[in-house]
Amino acid sequence: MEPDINQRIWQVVALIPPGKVATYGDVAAQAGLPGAARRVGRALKLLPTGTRIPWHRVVNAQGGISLPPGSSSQYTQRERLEAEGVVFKANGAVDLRRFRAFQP
DNA sequence: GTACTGACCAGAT
DNA sequence: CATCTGGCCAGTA
Repeated sequence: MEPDINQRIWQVVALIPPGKVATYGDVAAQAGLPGAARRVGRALKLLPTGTRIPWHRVVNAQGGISLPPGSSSQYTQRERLEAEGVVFKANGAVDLRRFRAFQP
């Protein structure tokens, strides 16, 4: 595995402004790796607890959180986003049309 | 070496 | 709306 790739991914994630989100696919594309959404997921999984990278601003293509429901990290992600003003709809997903950082 | 899995996704059916 | 299909690619068994 190439560590440079993870660096690029993390750097892109760091660019997402507060109150906005980006999808895994968006982050991959911004990092110059179109179609490598899965790598983004892996890269985020490697982040140490307590990192300053705003990993919570990355959601899946449906605007939902791709972490096991009930896990502490899932709870943390939702809490942090709501604290930044991101609104979750009844189905547990955010409105990407309003909160997406890298609009097409 | 194959087979399955996963913080995924777009397009077709 | 729900499912399926094929693409992606590193880790694990």
